[in-house]
Amino acid sequence: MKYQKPKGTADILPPFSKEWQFVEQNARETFALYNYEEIRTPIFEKFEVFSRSAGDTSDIVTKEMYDFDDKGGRHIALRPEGTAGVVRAFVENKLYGPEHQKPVKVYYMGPMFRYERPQSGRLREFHQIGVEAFGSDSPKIDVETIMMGMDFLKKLKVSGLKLVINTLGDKESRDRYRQALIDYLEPHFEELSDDSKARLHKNPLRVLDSKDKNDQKIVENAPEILDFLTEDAQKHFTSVKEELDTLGVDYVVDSSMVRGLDYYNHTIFEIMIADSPLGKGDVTICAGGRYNGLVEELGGPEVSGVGFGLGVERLLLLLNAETQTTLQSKQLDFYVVGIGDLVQNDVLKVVHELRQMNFVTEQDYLDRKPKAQFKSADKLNAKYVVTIGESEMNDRVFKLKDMHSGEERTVALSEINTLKDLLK
RNA sequence: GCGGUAUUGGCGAAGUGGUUAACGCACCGGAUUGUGGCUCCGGCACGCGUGGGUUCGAUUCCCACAUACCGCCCCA
Repeated sequence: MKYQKPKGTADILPPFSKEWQFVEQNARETFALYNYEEIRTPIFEKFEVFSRSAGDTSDIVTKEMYDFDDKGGRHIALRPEGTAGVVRAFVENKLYGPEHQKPVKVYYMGPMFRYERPQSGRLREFHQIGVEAFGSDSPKIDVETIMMGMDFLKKLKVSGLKLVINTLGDKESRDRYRQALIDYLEPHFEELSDDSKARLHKNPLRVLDSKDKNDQKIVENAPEILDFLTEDAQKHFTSVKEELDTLGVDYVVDSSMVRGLDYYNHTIFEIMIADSPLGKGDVTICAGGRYNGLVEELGGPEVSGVGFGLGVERLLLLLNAETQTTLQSKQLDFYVVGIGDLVQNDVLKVVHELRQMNFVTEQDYLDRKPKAQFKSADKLNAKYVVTIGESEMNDRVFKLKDMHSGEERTVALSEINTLKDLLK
């Protein structure tokens, strides 16, 4: 093979591209109901946009960034996630200005890049759909974001949804908790895994998320963030829970849940799927939360934000079999069979007219015999076949065959408009 | 970044250190000089991921590289 796609990339071919369109369309429709509008930002940004926002200790920055120096010597990175670029655009375009209704609600969808070892459902170029809302500290917007994510997944008929929430509190809560965690973990330092040792002082919250069995055991009795919340943080989280209760949404609080990105605080949430093609047990399909402070971090005013992101490749694996079958099935209204060179002009006109009537219409382009053309019509799942041979041409008619029933009748060319009623 | 497995026609898949690389599906043609879904017949890999090496001779052995998949790490 002379050329292969770059490692960790994928071609999205028909009919699977239909599934992508389906997901994207449902996302647009769902978000529109919540009055979110689309924002499109560059696929690459200055490296610092991501390193500043994600946190210097995050894995994304330290080892997964797809970065390079361009010809002008600029340090560029392909976006590893959507939020940083949106925040940069929010600040640069001064969407925090008084003329913009708050909160500013936007969504995006598109490719993201992480330089890592590909595995199934994990590519170097992958796609995310995400939303962000800026300018409200109200728990209402936290809840709305969560509901929107749930609605979207429900609309796609993804089953087994499970909502898990937690809070990271505000800065004060987090600082207090951070210290408590360090105090708790330090006596166990020697028992910790190497990764956790490294994280203990840089970002102790991440230790909670360790996959190491022994770490998990140590962490089991660690102090919980919920006990270190300031009054305000406590209130915020309580409101979020109450509103979810009001809406009758089931959820569980997992106080050990953290985030891979450093910019989150207050409410964080994950929508998980129990036992799915993604793996046994609960797997996260959609993750998000609040990120007050990030706008300032990127040079803007003190404006809060909340959002979520979800991976499209993973989501597609969760579409149920019926949805996939429906989306992938071929459907043609008409196939026009022409017999002989003399009728080509009539075929041309009929095909054109059928398309003008909004019928999905196909014809033969390979000068094949009627038998082969009918075979194609069958393969393409055509509902009707129009046949034009020399005799039909001379009589100014065409044959119309219902491929399902097999019935065939003759229609005058001048009456072609009556076909409008055929398919409702 | 580390470890394991794999790579044969459009797809699936057998196979051997030696002058014909099974089979199935799909596709094309014919049986049926203008009509599909069934049947029968025929066609379809100067080639076995790429590049080296060993050998009289390699798709089959060795090495390197590429890519895919699985696991670790991490996460979407």
